[in-house]
Amino acid sequence: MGDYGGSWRYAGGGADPRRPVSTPTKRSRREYGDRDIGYGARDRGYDDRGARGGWRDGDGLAGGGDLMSYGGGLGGNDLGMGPGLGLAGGGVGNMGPLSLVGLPDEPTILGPGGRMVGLDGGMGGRAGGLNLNGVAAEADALRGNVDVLPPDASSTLFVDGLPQDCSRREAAHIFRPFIGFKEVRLVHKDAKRVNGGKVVLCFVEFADARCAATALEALQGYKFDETDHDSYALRLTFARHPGPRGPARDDPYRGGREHGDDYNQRPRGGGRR
DNA sequence: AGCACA
Repeated sequence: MGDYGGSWRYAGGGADPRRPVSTPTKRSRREYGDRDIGYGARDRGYDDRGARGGWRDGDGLAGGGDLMSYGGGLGGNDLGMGPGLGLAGGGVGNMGPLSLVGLPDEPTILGPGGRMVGLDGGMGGRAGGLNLNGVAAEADALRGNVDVLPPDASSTLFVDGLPQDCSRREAAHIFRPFIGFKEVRLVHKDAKRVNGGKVVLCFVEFADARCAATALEALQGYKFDETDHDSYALRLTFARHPGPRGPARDDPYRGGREHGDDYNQRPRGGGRR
Protein backbone atom coordinates (compact mmCIF):
# COMPACT_ATOMS: atom_id res chain seq x y z
CA MET A 1 0.00 0.00 0.00
CA GLY A 2 2.73 2.32 0.92
CA ASP A 3 4.54 1.64 -2.30
CA TYR A 4 1.58 2.92 -4.16
CA GLY A 5 1.53 6.24 -2.48
CA GLY A 6 5.23 6.73 -2.71
CA SER A 7 5.44 5.81 -6.34
CA TRP A 8 2.62 7.98 -7.24
CA ARG A 9 4.63 9.74 -9.84
CA TYR A 10 7.93 8.08 -10.24
CA ALA A 11 7.32 4.44 -9.91
CA GLY A 12 10.09 2.59 -8.23
CA GLY A 13 12.53 5.41 -8.38
CA GLY A 14 11.66 6.60 -11.82
CA ALA A 15 11.62 3.32 -13.61
CA ASP A 16 9.35 4.84 -16.14
CA PRO A 17 9.05 8.50 -15.59
CA ARG A 18 6.94 9.14 -18.61
CA ARG A 19 4.24 6.94 -17.39
CA PRO A 20 1.30 9.17 -16.75
CA VAL A 21 0.11 9.40 -13.28
CA SER A 22 -2.33 6.73 -12.59
CA THR A 23 -4.92 8.10 -10.36
CA PRO A 24 -6.99 6.06 -8.02
CA THR A 25 -9.98 7.23 -9.91
CA LYS A 26 -10.19 4.03 -11.84
CA ARG A 27 -10.70 1.94 -8.86
CA SER A 28 -13.41 4.08 -7.52
CA ARG A 29 -15.15 4.15 -10.84
CA ARG A 30 -15.31 0.45 -10.91
CA GLU A 31 -16.81 0.42 -7.49
CA TYR A 32 -19.39 2.89 -8.56
CA GLY A 33 -20.10 0.78 -11.52
CA ASP A 34 -21.25 -2.31 -9.83
CA ARG A 35 -23.27 -0.37 -7.39
CA ASP A 36 -26.80 -1.58 -7.58
CA ILE A 37 -28.88 1.45 -7.21
CA GLY A 38 -31.53 0.96 -9.77
CA TYR A 39 -34.71 1.97 -8.17
CA GLY A 40 -37.02 -0.87 -7.50
CA ALA A 41 -34.95 -3.07 -9.68
CA ARG A 42 -35.21 -6.09 -7.53
CA ASP A 43 -37.99 -7.42 -5.51
CA ARG A 44 -37.22 -6.45 -2.05
CA GLY A 45 -34.35 -8.36 -0.69
CA TYR A 46 -35.00 -7.75 2.92
CA ASP A 47 -31.82 -9.47 3.76
CA ASP A 48 -29.87 -6.60 2.37
CA ARG A 49 -32.21 -4.40 4.21
CA GLY A 50 -29.16 -3.77 6.05
CA ALA A 51 -31.12 -0.69 5.59
CA ARG A 52 -29.44 0.22 8.75
CA GLY A 53 -26.06 0.23 7.16
CA GLY A 54 -27.45 1.71 4.03
CA TRP A 55 -28.88 4.89 5.25
CA ARG A 56 -26.35 5.43 7.93
CA ASP A 57 -23.56 5.47 5.43
CA GLY A 58 -25.15 7.47 2.76
CA ASP A 59 -27.11 9.93 4.71
CA GLY A 60 -24.60 10.44 7.36
CA LEU A 61 -21.88 11.36 4.96
CA ALA A 62 -24.05 13.26 2.63
CA GLY A 63 -24.02 16.07 5.05
CA GLY A 64 -26.24 18.36 3.14
CA GLY A 65 -27.58 16.07 0.99
CA ASP A 66 -30.75 14.59 0.28
CA LEU A 67 -29.03 14.33 -3.05
CA MET A 68 -27.19 11.35 -1.81
CA SER A 69 -30.29 9.58 -0.89
CA TYR A 70 -29.58 6.49 -2.81
CA GLY A 71 -25.87 6.88 -2.78
CA GLY A 72 -25.10 4.76 0.15
CA GLY A 73 -21.89 3.82 -1.53
CA LEU A 74 -20.99 7.21 -2.76
CA GLY A 75 -20.17 8.57 0.59
CA GLY A 76 -17.93 5.70 1.31
CA ASN A 77 -15.97 6.05 -1.84
CA ASP A 78 -15.76 9.69 -1.33
CA LEU A 79 -14.10 9.25 1.96
CA GLY A 80 -11.88 6.60 0.57
CA MET A 81 -10.50 8.95 -1.97
CA GLY A 82 -9.67 11.62 0.49
CA PRO A 83 -7.06 9.86 2.50
CA GLY A 84 -5.60 8.23 -0.55
CA LEU A 85 -4.99 11.52 -2.18
CA GLY A 86 -3.65 13.02 0.89
CA LEU A 87 -1.04 10.35 0.87
CA ALA A 88 -0.27 10.94 -2.74
CA GLY A 89 0.14 14.60 -2.11
CA GLY A 90 2.56 13.94 0.64
CA GLY A 91 4.42 11.56 -1.57
CA VAL A 92 4.88 14.14 -4.20
CA GLY A 93 6.15 16.58 -1.75
CA ASN A 94 8.75 14.22 -0.48
CA MET A 95 9.69 12.93 -3.84
CA GLY A 96 10.03 16.33 -5.32
CA PRO A 97 13.70 16.91 -4.77
CA LEU A 98 14.59 13.36 -5.63
CA SER A 99 12.74 13.43 -8.85
CA LEU A 100 14.25 16.66 -9.86
CA VAL A 101 17.67 15.24 -9.42
CA GLY A 102 16.86 12.02 -11.13
CA LEU A 103 14.98 13.42 -14.04
CA PRO A 104 15.88 16.94 -14.72
CA ASP A 105 14.92 16.66 -18.34
CA GLU A 106 11.39 15.60 -17.91
CA PRO A 107 9.33 18.74 -17.79
CA THR A 108 6.00 17.05 -17.95
CA ILE A 109 6.68 15.59 -14.62
CA LEU A 110 6.72 18.94 -13.14
CA GLY A 111 3.18 19.46 -14.15
CA PRO A 112 1.37 22.68 -14.76
CA GLY A 113 3.33 24.53 -12.18
CA GLY A 114 6.53 24.01 -14.08
CA ARG A 115 8.23 23.82 -10.75
CA MET A 116 8.30 21.18 -8.22
CA VAL A 117 7.61 23.70 -5.60
CA GLY A 118 4.65 24.99 -7.43
CA LEU A 119 3.30 21.55 -7.94
CA ASP A 120 3.86 20.67 -4.41
CA GLY A 121 2.11 23.71 -3.19
CA GLY A 122 -0.65 23.13 -5.58
CA MET A 123 -1.18 19.63 -4.40
CA GLY A 124 -1.13 20.66 -0.85
CA GLY A 125 -3.72 23.28 -1.24
CA ARG A 126 -5.79 21.82 -3.93
CA ALA A 127 -5.42 18.11 -3.86
CA GLY A 128 -8.64 17.63 -2.07
CA GLY A 129 -10.50 19.96 -4.31
CA LEU A 130 -9.26 18.45 -7.51
CA ASN A 131 -10.05 14.98 -6.62
CA LEU A 132 -13.24 15.85 -5.00
CA ASN A 133 -14.16 17.36 -8.27
CA GLY A 134 -13.37 14.17 -9.98
CA VAL A 135 -15.46 12.26 -7.57
CA ALA A 136 -18.18 14.79 -7.80
CA ALA A 137 -18.27 14.32 -11.53
CA GLU A 138 -18.72 10.65 -11.15
CA ALA A 139 -21.24 11.20 -8.47
CA ASP A 140 -23.12 13.41 -10.85
CA ALA A 141 -23.12 10.76 -13.46
CA LEU A 142 -24.35 8.35 -10.94
CA ARG A 143 -26.90 10.74 -9.72
CA GLY A 144 -28.42 10.81 -13.12
CA ASN A 145 -29.13 7.21 -12.54
CA VAL A 146 -30.21 7.77 -9.03
CA ASP A 147 -32.63 10.42 -9.99
CA VAL A 148 -34.92 7.90 -11.44
CA LEU A 149 -37.90 7.75 -9.21
CA PRO A 150 -41.15 6.03 -9.83
CA PRO A 151 -43.71 8.23 -11.51
CA ASP A 152 -45.85 8.27 -8.46
CA ALA A 153 -43.07 9.26 -6.14
CA SER A 154 -43.93 11.86 -3.61
CA SER A 155 -42.51 13.18 -0.40
CA THR A 156 -45.13 11.38 1.60
CA LEU A 157 -44.98 7.71 2.30
CA PHE A 158 -47.95 5.59 2.97
CA VAL A 159 -47.10 2.87 5.39
CA ASP A 160 -49.20 -0.13 6.07
CA GLY A 161 -48.63 -3.20 8.09
CA LEU A 162 -48.09 -1.58 11.41
CA PRO A 163 -49.37 -3.41 14.46
CA GLN A 164 -52.56 -2.04 15.95
CA ASP A 165 -50.84 -1.04 19.10
CA CYS A 166 -48.20 0.92 17.31
CA SER A 167 -47.80 4.32 18.81
CA ARG A 168 -47.03 7.39 16.89
CA ARG A 169 -43.81 7.71 18.74
CA GLU A 170 -42.92 4.19 17.88
CA ALA A 171 -43.58 4.75 14.24
CA ALA A 172 -41.67 7.97 14.19
CA HIS A 173 -38.77 6.19 15.71
CA ILE A 174 -38.41 4.03 12.68
CA PHE A 175 -38.29 6.88 10.22
CA ARG A 176 -36.51 9.51 12.17
CA PRO A 177 -33.01 8.39 11.25
CA PHE A 178 -33.62 9.04 7.61
CA ILE A 179 -32.53 12.26 6.08
CA GLY A 180 -35.37 14.55 5.33
CA PHE A 181 -37.75 13.03 7.77
CA LYS A 182 -40.34 15.48 8.93
CA GLU A 183 -43.20 13.90 10.67
CA VAL A 184 -45.38 10.88 10.89
CA ARG A 185 -49.12 10.76 11.07
CA LEU A 186 -50.90 7.73 12.32
CA VAL A 187 -54.36 6.88 11.22
CA HIS A 188 -56.58 4.27 12.76
CA LYS A 189 -59.00 2.80 10.41
CA ASP A 190 -61.45 -0.01 10.29
CA ALA A 191 -60.21 -2.96 8.40
CA LYS A 192 -61.96 -3.96 5.24
CA ARG A 193 -63.00 -7.19 6.78
CA VAL A 194 -65.59 -6.60 9.38
CA ASN A 195 -63.97 -9.13 11.59
CA GLY A 196 -60.61 -7.58 11.15
CA GLY A 197 -60.89 -4.81 13.62
CA LYS A 198 -58.64 -1.83 13.34
CA VAL A 199 -55.75 -1.27 11.11
CA VAL A 200 -53.08 1.30 11.57
CA LEU A 201 -52.06 3.34 8.64
CA CYS A 202 -49.24 5.74 8.66
CA PHE A 203 -48.23 8.71 6.59
CA VAL A 204 -44.69 9.80 6.78
CA GLU A 205 -43.63 13.17 5.58
CA PHE A 206 -40.21 13.75 4.08
CA ALA A 207 -38.42 16.75 2.73
CA ASP A 208 -38.66 15.48 -0.80
CA ALA A 209 -39.57 12.49 -2.85
CA ARG A 210 -36.05 11.21 -2.96
CA CYS A 211 -35.69 11.14 0.76
CA ALA A 212 -38.97 9.34 0.93
CA ALA A 213 -37.81 6.90 -1.68
CA THR A 214 -34.72 6.14 0.29
CA ALA A 215 -36.68 5.32 3.38
CA LEU A 216 -39.12 3.34 1.35
CA GLU A 217 -36.39 1.25 -0.12
CA ALA A 218 -34.70 0.70 3.17
CA LEU A 219 -37.70 -0.12 5.24
CA GLN A 220 -39.70 -2.07 2.78
CA GLY A 221 -40.60 -5.28 4.47
CA TYR A 222 -39.17 -4.15 7.74
CA LYS A 223 -40.26 -6.63 10.32
CA PHE A 224 -41.82 -4.65 13.02
CA ASP A 225 -42.06 -7.47 15.45
CA GLU A 226 -39.96 -10.45 14.71
CA THR A 227 -41.51 -12.59 17.35
CA ASP A 228 -45.05 -12.01 16.33
CA HIS A 229 -47.20 -14.53 14.53
CA ASP A 230 -47.09 -13.20 11.05
CA SER A 231 -44.36 -10.90 11.99
CA TYR A 232 -45.58 -7.59 10.78
CA ALA A 233 -43.82 -6.54 7.71
CA LEU A 234 -44.12 -2.94 6.71
CA ARG A 235 -45.46 -2.16 3.32
CA LEU A 236 -44.43 1.20 2.06
CA THR A 237 -45.63 3.06 -0.94
CA PHE A 238 -45.80 6.67 -1.92
CA ALA A 239 -48.92 8.32 -0.68
CA ARG A 240 -51.47 8.96 -3.34
CA HIS A 241 -52.10 12.45 -2.20
CA PRO A 242 -49.05 14.13 -0.81
CA GLY A 243 -49.59 15.67 2.53
CA PRO A 244 -51.30 18.88 3.46
CA ARG A 245 -48.50 20.18 5.48
CA GLY A 246 -47.29 20.33 2.03
CA PRO A 247 -44.50 18.41 0.71
CA ALA A 248 -41.94 20.76 2.06
CA ARG A 249 -41.96 24.12 0.43
CA ASP A 250 -38.34 23.55 -0.46
CA ASP A 251 -39.08 20.36 -2.25
CA PRO A 252 -38.14 20.55 -5.88
CA TYR A 253 -38.71 16.91 -6.54
CA ARG A 254 -42.21 16.74 -5.42
CA GLY A 255 -44.45 14.23 -6.99
CA GLY A 256 -44.14 12.34 -10.21
CA ARG A 257 -43.12 14.54 -13.03
CA GLU A 258 -44.24 12.46 -15.92
CA HIS A 259 -47.59 12.10 -14.34
CA GLY A 260 -50.67 14.16 -14.77
CA ASP A 261 -50.49 15.10 -11.19
CA ASP A 262 -53.16 17.66 -11.00
CA TYR A 263 -53.71 16.76 -7.42
CA ASN A 264 -50.15 17.65 -6.74
CA GLN A 265 -50.85 21.22 -7.57
CA ARG A 266 -52.45 21.97 -4.29
CA PRO A 267 -51.35 25.23 -2.76
CA ARG A 268 -48.29 24.58 -0.85
CA GLY A 269 -48.02 27.98 0.71
CA GLY A 270 -49.16 26.51 3.94
CA GLY A 271 -46.68 28.70 5.68
CA ARG A 272 -45.52 26.08 8.07
CA ARG A 273 -42.22 27.04 9.43
C1' DA B 1 -54.46 -4.35 -1.57
C1' DG B 2 -55.50 -1.38 2.17
C1' DC B 3 -54.46 6.22 1.79
C1' DA B 4 -55.62 10.81 6.25
C1' DC B 5 -54.59 15.18 7.67
C1' DA B 6 -55.93 20.22 6.08
